[in-house]
Amino acid sequence: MSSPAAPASTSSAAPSRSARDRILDAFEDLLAEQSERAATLEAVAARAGVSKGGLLYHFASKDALVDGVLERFAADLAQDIEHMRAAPDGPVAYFLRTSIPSDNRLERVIVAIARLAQASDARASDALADAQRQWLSELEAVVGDRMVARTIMLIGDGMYYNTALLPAANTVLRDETDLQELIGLVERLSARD
Amino acid sequence: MSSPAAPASTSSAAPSRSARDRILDAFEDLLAEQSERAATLEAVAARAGVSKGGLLYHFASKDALVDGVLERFAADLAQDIEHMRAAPDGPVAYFLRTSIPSDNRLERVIVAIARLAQASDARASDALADAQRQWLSELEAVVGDRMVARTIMLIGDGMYYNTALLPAANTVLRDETDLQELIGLVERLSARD
DNA sequence: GTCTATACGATGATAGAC
DNA sequence: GTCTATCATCGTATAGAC
Repeated sequence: MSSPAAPASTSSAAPSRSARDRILDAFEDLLAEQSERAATLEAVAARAGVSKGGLLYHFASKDALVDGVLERFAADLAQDIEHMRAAPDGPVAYFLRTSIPSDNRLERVIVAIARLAQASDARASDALADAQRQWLSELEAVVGDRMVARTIMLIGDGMYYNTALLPAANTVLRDETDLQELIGLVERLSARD
Repeated sequence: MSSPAAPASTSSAAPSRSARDRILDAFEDLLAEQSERAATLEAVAARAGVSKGGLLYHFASKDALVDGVLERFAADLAQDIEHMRAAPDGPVAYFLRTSIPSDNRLERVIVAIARLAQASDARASDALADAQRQWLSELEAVVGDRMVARTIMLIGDGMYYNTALLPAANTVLRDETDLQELIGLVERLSARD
């Protein structure tokens, strides 16, 4: 709480990204691309182009760094829920489409937070659980059936699990064709009498 | 490679479980119940009831410990595939049923290995990818359709993901009723004309 | 605001006694 | 086979210069 005021904490691209944002970016990158262990203060500082001391000016501790990531995630998530609601092909297709491995910001943050969760960070686990609740709630609103909604969410979870844990080569869904086929399958689930 | 000969490396319950097995159990427990970071040599030794030096007699390094876990996993997995084939209600139901959070040996090892995979251990990632290939192969053999098989596997993956990452309270499927309903849903997927 | 230097604890691993 | 030192390394955090 003694860190300097954040520039509204949004992830808008400032002309020259603030040191604060660069540090959070670096932390997320190291978490997502490598591991929780690799994301040491020194490594984060180096990647962000500041010294360890410089980093610790902006974030007084590693915990503060985690809080920073979690704050940005909350904003990203809110935006994603908006997009989900407004998606032209509907929330279900949107959800599945965005669960597929790609390299957008949201996916990177989620993988980063998943790494923190596995490293016993209760805040990270809670944030993931909360995100899941929000997605599930949207899905339930459109598909009607509770179990079908849960099944769709499990499929999305499975895709993230694979992204986060397995060698990149091991992708279950590869292209747009696979995705369309999956969406077709899932819609059949919803088509209950 | 300089560690003493393993007693056939199977997980059979010796009259008094060998020190070697107790150490591997302790390592898996700490990984699965806590985190990769919590599974230090000292913590593993304490849980297994030996000293750090005693542990290092059986496993010359932490890497050797990982190898030990991976070896036992290979055996457990082979057994699971057998059970899957012989399951009275069929491989699909078996797969979904055993993907649900419980506390059997196999699940514990998988969560343990998932933690190692997230900690950048390539051997662990490879082992998980290999297990997935084996399960998928069994599923494809019975459901016929490639994408349906993959979808079923993603559902199973999603359940594991939730077990490994989220607070225990956040279970998507709670009881036998949920499971039956899910199996029903999935069977509808397979029922293609 | 950012840097260097340093204290301090924890962890993986070695050496050698019993 | 198992134990008790002991060591080197690394990671977090503090203090204080610029």
